[in-house]
Amino acid sequence: MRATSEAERVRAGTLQIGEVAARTGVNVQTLRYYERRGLLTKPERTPSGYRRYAEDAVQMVRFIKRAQALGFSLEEVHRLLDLRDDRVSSCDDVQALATQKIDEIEKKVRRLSALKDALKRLVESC
Amino acid sequence: MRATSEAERVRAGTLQIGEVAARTGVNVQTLRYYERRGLLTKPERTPSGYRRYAEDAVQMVRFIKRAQALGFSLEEVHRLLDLRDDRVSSCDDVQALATQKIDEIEKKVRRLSALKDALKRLVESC
DNA sequence: CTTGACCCTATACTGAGGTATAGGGTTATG
DNA sequence: CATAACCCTATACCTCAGTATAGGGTCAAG
Repeated sequence: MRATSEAERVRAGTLQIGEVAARTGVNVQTLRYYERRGLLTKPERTPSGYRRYAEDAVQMVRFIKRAQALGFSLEEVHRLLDLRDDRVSSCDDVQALATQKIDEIEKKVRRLSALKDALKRLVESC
Repeated sequence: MRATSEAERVRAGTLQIGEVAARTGVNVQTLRYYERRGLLTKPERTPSGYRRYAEDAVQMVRFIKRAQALGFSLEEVHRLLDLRDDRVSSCDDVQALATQKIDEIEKKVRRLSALKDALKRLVESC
């Protein structure tokens, strides 16, 4: 029995792991690692066991990388994702966590601004 | 021959490694590690080999920790420190590196602000 | 002059976040 | 139907930024 052909994948708008990797610039091992960590929901599989990603997996990975670049650990990214599409936890939990994150972000922004100003003065005085 | 007594240290305004550790909240191994990495300049030593830190070592360590909290790697912190008290590299080098850092910081701030807004909308919609 | 709290170096280990490798199956193309 | 370029799992390894441990010296107080 043949597994899904490329034509069929394209028609269905699905991507192989290598295609997701290419579009996001992370490597395939990392995608599998994120799946193990629970950051990426387990994708469908072809009959032969190949992962078949929906297009939004690419957005997902980009979100993870952006959050990470902003200083969030994968654990925190996990919680951010839970926040985003949580149907389980109460609204209060979501608010509490989000508000705390907002505070952290504001602090970070203020400190970065201070550092930026310091660097600017440095450049000027040079 | 006696090594420096506490009274003498206090008079000289110098600190033992444990005192620097206590004031900054990092542990002594970490301070020695920073020294090995070249982030902290090698302090004077007592005749018996104890490190004798000047008061400004505390500021140094705090700077490192702050920069790190903002997402700079120790390698980058190293370059930031070089920037700050560089008498070696040309003014152009300093400007180039500082300007690049400023760009990075601005990008980071923008992204954090975007994330913050997203979280705020989340809180409101909840 | 001993004891406890320090300090020293050297070296090993940890945890986070990947990355690589071994060993094997699948699929499009000539 | 062979071959290259994919894919799979499992497991080992790597870098960064520490942290711990072994084995030993130093110093203030009792």
